Amino acid sequence: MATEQSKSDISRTRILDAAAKTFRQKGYAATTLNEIAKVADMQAGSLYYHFNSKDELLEEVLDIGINRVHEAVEESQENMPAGASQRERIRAAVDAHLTTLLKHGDYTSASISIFAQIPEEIRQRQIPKRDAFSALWRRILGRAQKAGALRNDVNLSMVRLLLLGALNWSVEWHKPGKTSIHAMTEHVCLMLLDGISTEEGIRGAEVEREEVA
Amino acid sequence: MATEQSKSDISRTRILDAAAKTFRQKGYAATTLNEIAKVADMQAGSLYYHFNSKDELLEEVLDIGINRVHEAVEESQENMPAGASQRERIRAAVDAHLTTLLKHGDYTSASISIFAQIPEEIRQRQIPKRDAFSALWRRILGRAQKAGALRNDVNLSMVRLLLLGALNWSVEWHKPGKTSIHAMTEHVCLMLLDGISTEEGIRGAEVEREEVA
DNA sequence: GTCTATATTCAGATAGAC
DNA sequence: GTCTATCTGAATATAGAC
Repeated sequence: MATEQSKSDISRTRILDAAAKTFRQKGYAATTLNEIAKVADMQAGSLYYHFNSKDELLEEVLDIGINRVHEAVEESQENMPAGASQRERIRAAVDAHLTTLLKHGDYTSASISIFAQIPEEIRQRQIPKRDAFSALWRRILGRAQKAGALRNDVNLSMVRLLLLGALNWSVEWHKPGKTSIHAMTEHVCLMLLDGISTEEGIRGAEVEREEVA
Repeated sequence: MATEQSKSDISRTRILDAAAKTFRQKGYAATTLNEIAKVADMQAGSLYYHFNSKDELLEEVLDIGINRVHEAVEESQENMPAGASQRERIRAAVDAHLTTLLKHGDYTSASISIFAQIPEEIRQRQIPKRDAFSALWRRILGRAQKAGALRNDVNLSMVRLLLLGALNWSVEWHKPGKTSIHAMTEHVCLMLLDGISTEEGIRGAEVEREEVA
């Protein structure tokens, strides 16, 4: 049965959880197997029954992290009602991305924040997975543009990179309980889609107040 | 004279440059003094004539990094003509931030991308400096809102965090020569201030095309 | 499966010659 | 000021008992 877990599986999961948590907090190189073992309530040597090396452990954490965000955003799109507006679709994607990142987040946060400092070989294997996730976002934005909901005169690649930056960077400042994810989603959509300037600012046609004040 | 540099000063700078470059590429813990020395064209032991420890070296790199961005954004505001619009002021700040980050960038990029993984003690000392920089951005956006250029119904703190995220994350994807910093600035301002939805999308009042298509 | 003990490697840091 | 040589501690990984 799928619900049956051997003792090995349980330990494995406990180790992975501990690794994700520690990698995320301290980074890859600064994390010792001793620390991971301590968090997982074991001795360092025991980890090697489940994983062949620190790198193998790292890679599995990263894989889980990227997969979770990818799946969450993908499902958010599949679950949209047929008549949903492009605005609603984008909002759902943003919300899924942020929720997965910030709520169930050690794996996903780790996969984002330590990516730059992992061993070259592992990074190379992660790149295609990140590219696939990028492509998902590219499709979402591209479809919205094609449907006439997004301006045609913007570079969607740059928009996507800036948007994902704003979303991903939230792992550096978000404090659970302090800012609601829903409010974050609303602000992201407001900025991305409507902008936060006042009406007189929008077209830039009228003299702005401070020029006469 | 200020222009006279002792041999010691020159070596010191060479070491700092090497450290910033290596810290940025590999992260803090994964960077060895041996590597820094190699890049600086010295032996590892020689570094200790100039710095007492790896941490001292790190801290100086971080200080230089945060100071440079702070000063650049600050100067961008001081240099604005008196009649400049709030939109122009914000654009100048974004441009200064991105240019410093991406063009003269090992110190500034390092100070951003490795912050999460440095020793706790050093991080604590960096926080007030980062807060001061945050406050500068808070003033810029707050002034624009007070002047009536930004909507009153947005949470400016959240806007600032999202905006700085989009800007800071660019160190992870920007390839010099591939995307112009000017184009990035324009896209950031377009998203932040105007939004990228089409006119019928802006107020959300009209039926969006894809609902009937 | 997990433990303890340990081999091995390599990092940061120091000392003294030049 | 920079070198070479070396100390010391700690980390990954292994081996064998239980």
